[in-house]
Formats: sequence, structure tokens, C-alpha cells
Amino acid sequence: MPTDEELRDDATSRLRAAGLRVTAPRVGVLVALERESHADADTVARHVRGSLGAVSTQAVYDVLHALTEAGLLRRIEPAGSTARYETRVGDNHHHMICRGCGVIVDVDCSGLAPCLAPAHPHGFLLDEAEVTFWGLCPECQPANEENA
Amino acid sequence: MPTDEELRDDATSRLRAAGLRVTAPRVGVLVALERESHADADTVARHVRGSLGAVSTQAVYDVLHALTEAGLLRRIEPAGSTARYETRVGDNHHHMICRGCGVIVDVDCSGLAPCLAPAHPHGFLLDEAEVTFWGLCPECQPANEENA
DNA sequence: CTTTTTGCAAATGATTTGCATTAAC
DNA sequence: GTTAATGCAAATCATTTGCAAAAAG
Repeated sequence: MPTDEELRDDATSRLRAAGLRVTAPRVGVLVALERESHADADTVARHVRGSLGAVSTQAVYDVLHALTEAGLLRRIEPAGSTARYETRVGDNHHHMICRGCGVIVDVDCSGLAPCLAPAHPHGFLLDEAEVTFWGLCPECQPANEENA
Repeated sequence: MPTDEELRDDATSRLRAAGLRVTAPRVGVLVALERESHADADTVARHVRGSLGAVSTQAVYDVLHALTEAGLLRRIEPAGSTARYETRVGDNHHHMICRGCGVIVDVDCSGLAPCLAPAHPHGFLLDEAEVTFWGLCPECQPANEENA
């Protein structure tokens, strides 16, 4: 597990590599999402405030938007929840979401290659296949059976 | 192409079969979604008002919710847009969405069977694989090239 | 008639917009 | 010094909630 300083240094490098200015809120957001992936804006804001002090909600939204545009973050919008963000970009991995607790787990795309094109593309020029698996995580399965 | 009366009769049958009361707004919503699939709540409301006169927005939301609960409608929430509804239920078909105009096209799931389980389920008990293909529809492809 | 459904109003909550201030380069 | 980023306030917009009135069975 990397230290906060290592995460900050790494975040700084990524910002510079993307040609973006390095600011405390931006570094803080990247570190927060390394610590807790798939967090929503509010969760990220709380993380950042925990380490930096006062940071406006709008600053967090602005950072999330700017870093997503720059390709440093990936934004996902699972049905029924607010937008989530993750630092794992550049691959087309997918997600597995628990209907019970909402936990989101990354799923590698390996083996899914045959899925990337529908049987009848109807002339569409496709650039992404987004796959979301829904179900119950191990912790939520017993709870669900008792209620059923 | 079925007549409005045929669509209304069919909608009435589906409501009765589901054990739901048959009301004008409910029939209207089902007919509207037969005429224009993947419509959002506001679009459905405009369709319904066009044929029934005054119907409150909240009534439309309530109908959409009730019919979705009853399994007569399927609700999808594509990233970046409001919730959409469709009458095609009971199969696990997927969707192809144009990044240009937002048009949504149904995609059969045939051939996608190997996709329905991720390589490493991590103990999850999965019940659905939601697949969304993103790209440009035929109409939006030229427009996009000129802008690029 | 009894229960469900609709209508209306107001609230919620995530997200966006505009502009002045501040900080990075 | 310039330009980009942040902070703040207010606005937006889809959707939900609570309760009274109306309609379906």
C-alpha cells in the first residue's frame, strides 16, 4: 500500500503529463480516488476535505469534470446512483455492482472480446461497449435470502 | 402498423393481465411507448397529453413507476441522459446509443451468451448483464467527420 | 363503497452556470 | 504578468413525497 506522499507524487506526475496545472484540490481528488475507487462527488469531497481542509463542493465538481475531460479519470453512471469516478483509465474494463450494498467491483474485459460488436450494428460506428453486471455481493447474499 | 385502437386494446389487456386497474393515463403511457420507444418521462407526458388532454406530470411519473414495478415497462438509465422507458420486457436485449443524436436502438442478445458471466465473479451472485454500445448512428457519422 | 390512482404543491438532491478572486505557470 | 482554477451563490432539472380529490372495481 503506497503512502499518501507517494500517491501525491504520482498524481502530480499524471497532472503534469496531461498538461494540467497542479493544484491541491486536483492532487487531493486523485489521491482520494486511489484510496477509494468508484466514489461519488460527495464522497470525494469529504476525502479531500479530510486531508486539505476547506474545499468547495463546486471545486470538486470542477476538478472531476476537468480530469475526466483530460482522460485522467473515468466517469461511470450506474443506473439508480449518482455519478462515480475511478482513476483506472485506458482500458475498457467493466463493472459488477451489488444490488444490496451498491459496492462496485472492476471486472476485466478479457474473454469478453466477442461481445464488443452486436450481431446487427445497423450501420452504427461503435467506439465503446459498456458492460455492467448486476447482482449480490457475497456479504449481501445471506441478508437477501432471509428477507426473501 | 397497428391502429391506436388496437394499441389501446392491447395495452388494456396487458394491464388486466398484470392485475392493474385500467385507467386512461396508463393506457396512454403504454400506447405512447409503443409509438415511440425509449422515450423519457417528459416525452411520454407530451404524447399522452396529445391524445388525452390534460394529464399531470406526476401522474405520468406514477404510471411509469407502477408499470415498471409490475413488469410491463423496462426502465433504462443511459449515462448522460434521463431515464428512458420501453415496452419490450421479458428478454434481456441490449442497447446501442448514438453519441451524436442520442437515438437508442435495441440490440438482440443472441450471440452474447458467453458474456453473461465475467471471468472472475468474486463470489457475486449475478442476475443481469447490462450491455450498452456507444457510437454514432449512420446519420451522425458524416456530421461528425466534418467537425473533426 | 372501498381501494387505488390521480392531481397539485412543495421539497429534494445532484449537477451546472456566471462571475469575482486567487493561484499556477 | 497571463491564463487557468477556485470559491461562492443562485439556478436548473429530473424526480420524489405527502396529502386531498377523483375514479376504478
